[in-house]
Amino acid sequence: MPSSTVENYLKAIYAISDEVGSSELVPIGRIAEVLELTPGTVTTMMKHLSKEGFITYHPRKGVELKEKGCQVALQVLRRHRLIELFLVEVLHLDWSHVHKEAEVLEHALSDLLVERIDEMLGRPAYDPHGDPIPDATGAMREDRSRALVDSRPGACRLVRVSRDEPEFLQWLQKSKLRPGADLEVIGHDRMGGLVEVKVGGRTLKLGESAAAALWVV
Amino acid sequence: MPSSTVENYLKAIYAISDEVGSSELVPIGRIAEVLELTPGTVTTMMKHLSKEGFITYHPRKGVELKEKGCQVALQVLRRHRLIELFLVEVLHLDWSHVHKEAEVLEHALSDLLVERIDEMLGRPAYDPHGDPIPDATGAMREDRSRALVDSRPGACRLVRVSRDEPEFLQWLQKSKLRPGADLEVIGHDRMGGLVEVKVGGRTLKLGESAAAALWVV
DNA sequence: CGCTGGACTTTGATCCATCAAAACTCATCT
DNA sequence: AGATGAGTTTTGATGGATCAAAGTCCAGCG
Repeated sequence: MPSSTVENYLKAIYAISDEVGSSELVPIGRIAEVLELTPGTVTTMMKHLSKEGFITYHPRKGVELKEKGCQVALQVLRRHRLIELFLVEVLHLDWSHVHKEAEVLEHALSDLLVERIDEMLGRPAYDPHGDPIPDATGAMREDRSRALVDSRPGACRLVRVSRDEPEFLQWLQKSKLRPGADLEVIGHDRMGGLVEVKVGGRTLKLGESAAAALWVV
Repeated sequence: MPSSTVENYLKAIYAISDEVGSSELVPIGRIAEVLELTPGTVTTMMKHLSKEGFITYHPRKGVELKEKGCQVALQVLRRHRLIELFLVEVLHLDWSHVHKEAEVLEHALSDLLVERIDEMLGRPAYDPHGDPIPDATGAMREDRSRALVDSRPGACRLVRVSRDEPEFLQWLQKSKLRPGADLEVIGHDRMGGLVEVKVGGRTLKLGESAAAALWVV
């Protein structure tokens, strides 16, 4: 019943509230930025989402998801992540390209189809980027990982990549940095903004912006 | 680039022009009926499609597809039919249910994905209803079948079913009437509006409306 | 305390897709 | 020829999603 536009707003709000901390309100400007819309457009939609009971709208402060909106966001996330995994596992699309496809398909699959895919993939817990896949009720594994950029030296495993740009993902792939890869943090040169890691026997220097998108346990 | 609304109009025009004969113009009222819209809405859109070069619009007479519109329609048909087959073959959805799903997905799949699916299915020539699947250039097998309702007694093979309602398809399935089934036309009671056929050893009486949707060679 | 600037909201407009209902056209019947 | 009526077009309106630009609020500075 929610249009794909509404689904996208709720997904964005969910993502931002993850980012800023779940106790904070999500500012309107941030939503506008993420969705590449003008703030006025977002304000209008926030009133609408609020009237429909998806969010609580605190004028001039921000919004927060209500239970109903959260469920919608989680279902969209579930579809998105299952689709990404399906495209990689079944149709052998490249890891770096599936995000855009999934962005469209997440609004077009019926519940039946999602269930079929979930079953076919063996009810997976993680998508190709290492993001947890919510189950049909919206529950998902808690994320215990920490950003590589904040890690102390020592062995760890890459479990998640939190950026979507195909070019970045392709570069990671070439560097053997896929979720599941074992690696060792050698050191962190804070002045130079570099993190040094060893992966597959080779040593690699990463900029902090890249290291912030890699999550390890 | 054409919106999914435009794709649907072009698909409908293509289907109707198949129906009425390719030399005839497609009347506006027929399009409105098929798409369940008011005639005024269709007129408006026809002007738009005409301006965009998809069709030729003959006011008060009807429309016909131009090359550009025909290509779009064929690509949509291609996607629709490949998706139906994919859903049946790979995700094991029931034949009778795939139409609705495909109706949505046909507007959401990228060319890359369609190509992948086509390849995975071994470049199939027919979908689960026996409809021919256009290739990437829009070419497709010519249909040599005739309606069961117009067939003379004798052996034939069911190759195509031209109705989409799940209930009808489920009933066909129960009666062993799937594309590929061998059958024998026993006779045609024109007064009673019945066609009698033998399929899988059992004799079956079909109403003419049902027999008109079954196509044989 | 008043001013300022940045974030947010409001206003008025556009585009797309749609409808209902009134107006029109034209082939056919008388 | 005139009237008829079915099919088509026009008109005016609506709802959803969006923008640009003008207006408003308020935290924090001087």
